[in-house]
Amino acid sequence: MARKTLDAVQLALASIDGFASAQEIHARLRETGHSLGLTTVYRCLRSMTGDHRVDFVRRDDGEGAYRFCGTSHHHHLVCRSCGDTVEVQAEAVESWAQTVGEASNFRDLHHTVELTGICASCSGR
Amino acid sequence: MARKTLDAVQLALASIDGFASAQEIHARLRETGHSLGLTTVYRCLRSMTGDHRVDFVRRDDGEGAYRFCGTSHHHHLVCRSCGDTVEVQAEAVESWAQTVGEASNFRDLHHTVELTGICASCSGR
DNA sequence: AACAATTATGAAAATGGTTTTCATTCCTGT
DNA sequence: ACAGGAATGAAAACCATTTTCATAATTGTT
Repeated sequence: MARKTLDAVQLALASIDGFASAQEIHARLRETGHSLGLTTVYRCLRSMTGDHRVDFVRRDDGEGAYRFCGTSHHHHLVCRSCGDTVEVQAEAVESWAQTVGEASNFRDLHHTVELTGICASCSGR
Repeated sequence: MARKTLDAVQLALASIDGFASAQEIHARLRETGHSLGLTTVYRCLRSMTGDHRVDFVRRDDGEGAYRFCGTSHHHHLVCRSCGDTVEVQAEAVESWAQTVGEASNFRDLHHTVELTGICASCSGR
């Protein structure tokens, strides 16, 4: 794989907040002028996850999602009614997840936390 | 959906230790004399997960896996390699989720937490 | 019982993300 | 410049899952 290509993918990944699917990354690359094929994007991501340079998770719908390692991550509180989103601090969860995983002898821990609710402006008034 | 069918699927699920894919459940049903189509199995599982009567996770290869679940609210630590699962107590997360939601003026809070990692037996040694 | 209306079923086709194939293009070292 | 290997991407293959749609089973009504 060409370093130039790897760098482009990494940059695209870094420019996206949180996890992104291969196709989203591909779209981002197109937007920023790079013309990489989808195949190549998949190849890069695969190699990067193999090197632990990128985190990989599966979304519930089966689509894979990638995140540049080292990117600080946070969680979202999503309104089920209007879709509005709030970023939330999750220190407590980070350390909890780590502790629980280690206690079970699991390695390479990831976690996804999804908070939903009804926001103030949707909940009546 | 016919209750008879739902029962058959539930029974098959219960006869399997841990998580099973839709296709594994379908195979089990065939072995035990039931002749249900794969489509119907998928339909049942979908409805059961919608009711929170079965747990659903994604294996790393993208295949979905199902497990009959109890009524208590809990979280899972899932091995991304073999799909093995450990139930996790999450007192800390329950209260955290509640606190964060209230601080943002959201109501009717729900949360899902998914912990994944590589279990001891899959991570080499 | 007869019969219409509704629901359940499953084979085959469609979907959609991901991987393979393979012919072509791009590098790299000599 | 040139041979040999690596990188690329369009199209085809893959595979779990969903949809379609025609048929079968069930239910309700007279």
